[in-house]
Amino acid sequence: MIELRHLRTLVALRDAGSLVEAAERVHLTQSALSHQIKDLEERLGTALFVRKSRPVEFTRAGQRLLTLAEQVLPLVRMAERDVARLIGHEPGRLHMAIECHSCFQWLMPTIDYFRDHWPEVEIDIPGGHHFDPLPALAREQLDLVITADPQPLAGVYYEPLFRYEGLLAVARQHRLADHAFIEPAELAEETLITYPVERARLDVFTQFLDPAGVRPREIRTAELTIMMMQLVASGRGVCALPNWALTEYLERDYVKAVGLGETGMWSTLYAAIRDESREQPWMEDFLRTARETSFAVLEGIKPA
Amino acid sequence: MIELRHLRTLVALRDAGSLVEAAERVHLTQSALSHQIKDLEERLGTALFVRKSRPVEFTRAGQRLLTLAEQVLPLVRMAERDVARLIGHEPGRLHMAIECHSCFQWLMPTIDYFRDHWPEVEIDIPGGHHFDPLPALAREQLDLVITADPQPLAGVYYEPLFRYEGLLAVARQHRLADHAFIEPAELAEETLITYPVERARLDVFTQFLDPAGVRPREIRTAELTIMMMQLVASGRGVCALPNWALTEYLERDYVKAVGLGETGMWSTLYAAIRDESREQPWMEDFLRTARETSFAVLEGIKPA
DNA sequence: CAAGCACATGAGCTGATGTCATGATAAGTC
DNA sequence: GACTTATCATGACATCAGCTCATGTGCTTG
Repeated sequence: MIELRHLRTLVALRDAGSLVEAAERVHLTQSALSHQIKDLEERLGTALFVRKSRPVEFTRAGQRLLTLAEQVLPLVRMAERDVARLIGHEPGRLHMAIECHSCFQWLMPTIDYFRDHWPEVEIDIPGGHHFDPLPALAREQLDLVITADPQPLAGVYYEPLFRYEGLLAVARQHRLADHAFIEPAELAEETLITYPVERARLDVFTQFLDPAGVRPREIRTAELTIMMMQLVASGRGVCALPNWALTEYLERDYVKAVGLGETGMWSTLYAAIRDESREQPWMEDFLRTARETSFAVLEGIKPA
Repeated sequence: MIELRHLRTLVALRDAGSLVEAAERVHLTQSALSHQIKDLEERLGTALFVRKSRPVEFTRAGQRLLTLAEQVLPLVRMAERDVARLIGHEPGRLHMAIECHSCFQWLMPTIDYFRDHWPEVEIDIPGGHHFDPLPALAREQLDLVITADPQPLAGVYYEPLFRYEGLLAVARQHRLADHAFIEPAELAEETLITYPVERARLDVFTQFLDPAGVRPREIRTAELTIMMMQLVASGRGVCALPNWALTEYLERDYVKAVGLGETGMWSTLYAAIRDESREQPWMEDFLRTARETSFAVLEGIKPA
């Protein structure tokens, strides 16, 4: 018997383009998917996709099942949502703060989707708050905080969203521009541009420079990514940003990017929420949507 | 995660009206269903149906999931059928013979449905054959035979369709009419009306009379059920027929029916097919449809 | 109030469905 | 064209969901 599990796998496979990556997305091993699909294929009596091609190519039978998945999975989602709504009738609140300045790119589509499906939940990003977001979350002034550095706090749970690589943006003609990656020492003579937050919250320091005992020659700050890019492009410094925050500038060939260290500098982005809200159905839905939107909108990120 | 299995269970539960019977239909134990649904309910955080009522009553959440099932399951079926069709392009043939004279009642709707969904399969009930159907099946003159007494035959497989109870139809004013059931000896003074086939193929004899060494006073035959009913109603004999073949006459209070023996005389109806055709997708579909149609159309039958 | 019936529940088992380790195969790379 | 690096397949083993079995509980009925 065909099950929803199979349909979910096939969709992941199409989105990912390879078994290995699809496996990451559904949080199983590549082997598991291989077995699972093989099994299904045997029962159906036909192959579902051609493995020796990148991205994988679906057979007609595979395409038919994908179509089915496209029809069915949204229906299932809607039903689950309806059931969830039947349970708790208290209207929800979702006030959030974003520590990661470049997150709006995927957050906005997420919020749009969410507003459509949970009209009764009050969603907002209150501006002009000068308090520290995570404590504010704990004392219920906020309900969700997007952050890349979780700190243990009573009653606060960190739901991993995805992993991303921090890259160093440099001017096109910069001496480091054609390196595949750089070592910490190579930043000793550079001006590093950062967001205006404590150093302890910046991965370039905590993960890359501090362990090697290196300090950049100078540090200057900028509020917005676009401002950073201008400074970088004009050769007045370099800056470390998530890969996906850079893609649009890279595509326009505005700046160049190089890896930080041989293995790259990877961080995980978390949604911080209070323990209680973990099981609110709309919160589950928001997190799921956030993840899906991210994978659809951003490039080069990995499941947590 | 909700799975198709759950939806199938819910549909069975609604159709059956009780866990016990639903369990029979999906070929699991009552316990399994109880666990399965409890599990689902826990994950959803709400009850799906009220157990203390017959037939069971669904909560709003349960109804919502039933709606989902109604939307989704047919889609899944269609997809499976399409996939099946993609595999084998040889047009199929489905010529059948019906040993059980009263089967047209559920067979006709089944054939109608089937013709719609598998137009490329040539379906027919060839008339005027004077050969024995089961050997004809083995030598590929037929592809399916509906029969109640399977006989071991090389290459022939008997797929059980459902179980039914054989009842004795008697005139309304007959001396046995108000018995709940009768013993074999009570037939010794009766005229028994049967279809014109060998005695060895009639359950009244093989299952009821022969073991007790009883013979009815007289045996006469009739070709059609309606003729038998006329004879019975006018007090010229009694006859044993499947419960569902009698319901329409019982509802019109044309005759009365009594059980055969204390536990009733139960038989299983089989679809005889050749081994090879077991895995033809359209054959699988035909059998499934036949079963479903039977349960929808007939009353008082049980899963095999 | 005993008997019958339907559902719940806990224990225990089993097969389906995963992981791990490894091998085969194809696609770059020098 | 060997070497490297990727993906997918495969077999053996592990685990856990989901089943059965045995039994308990509560409702209905005569």
